[in-house]
Amino acid sequence: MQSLDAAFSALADPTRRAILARLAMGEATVMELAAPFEMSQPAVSRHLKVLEGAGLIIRRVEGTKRPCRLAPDAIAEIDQWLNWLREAMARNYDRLDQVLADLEKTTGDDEQ
Amino acid sequence: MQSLDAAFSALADPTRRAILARLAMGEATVMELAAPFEMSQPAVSRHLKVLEGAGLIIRRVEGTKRPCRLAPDAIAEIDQWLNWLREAMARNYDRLDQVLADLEKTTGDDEQ
DNA sequence: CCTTTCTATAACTTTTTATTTATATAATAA
DNA sequence: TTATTATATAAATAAAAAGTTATAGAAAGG
Repeated sequence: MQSLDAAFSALADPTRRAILARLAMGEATVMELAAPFEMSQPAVSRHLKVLEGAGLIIRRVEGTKRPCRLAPDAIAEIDQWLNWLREAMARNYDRLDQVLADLEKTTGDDEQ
Repeated sequence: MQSLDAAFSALADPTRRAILARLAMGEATVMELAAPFEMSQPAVSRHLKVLEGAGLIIRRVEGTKRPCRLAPDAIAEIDQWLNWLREAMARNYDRLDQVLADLEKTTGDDEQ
């Protein structure tokens, strides 16, 4: 994974997510990936470049073909970040609960 | 959550991720969120609008302030999609293992 | 009431992104 | 060799995004 910027940015495009979805079913060549879309082949090549740049897919050379597959650890860093956020939120809401409990006790509304 | 497009797109920007990180520590006003950045207040307001549009934050009105906090279920849909991808990948690699095992057995390299 | 604070919107500029068509390259097939 | 197939790159364009300054509006504080 190159960076969260690149990864999230790559995932923001529905065409690229569809490409990943197709690749989740197995390796595919550029033409195979391009087929379902009403889009030129160069456009798909560009999308693949973006996905590769984000570390989400890898490619091999097979004659004149360039079969793509998902990078095995593609979503590791994204997961890490989301998990961190999730945990921070949980802590935050725990603390909020505490605050609300304290307010309950004092029944004071002199905040604000 | 509005859409995966909006959510991933919102998360692709480092300033917005930093804002979320700040909000993970608790509610904050626009000015508080803007302070750490060398960026104008309108720019931060725009980022907040994007985050709100993506369903990642919520805001309340408190006098002239608009305190923001993380939306409780902010990352649910993202999680769902990533989990789906992860599982599809796992199935894919299981199948790949099977293919490799089959190749091993026949020791044939007449593919390609 | 007047001023200040907090936030949003508008208008504009600059960058980036997504796309197209045309073309180049490299391997395969005939 | 010549034609075909698979892919990439280049040039051009259009649309979206991110930032700026200027300004407006609403609430709060003297």
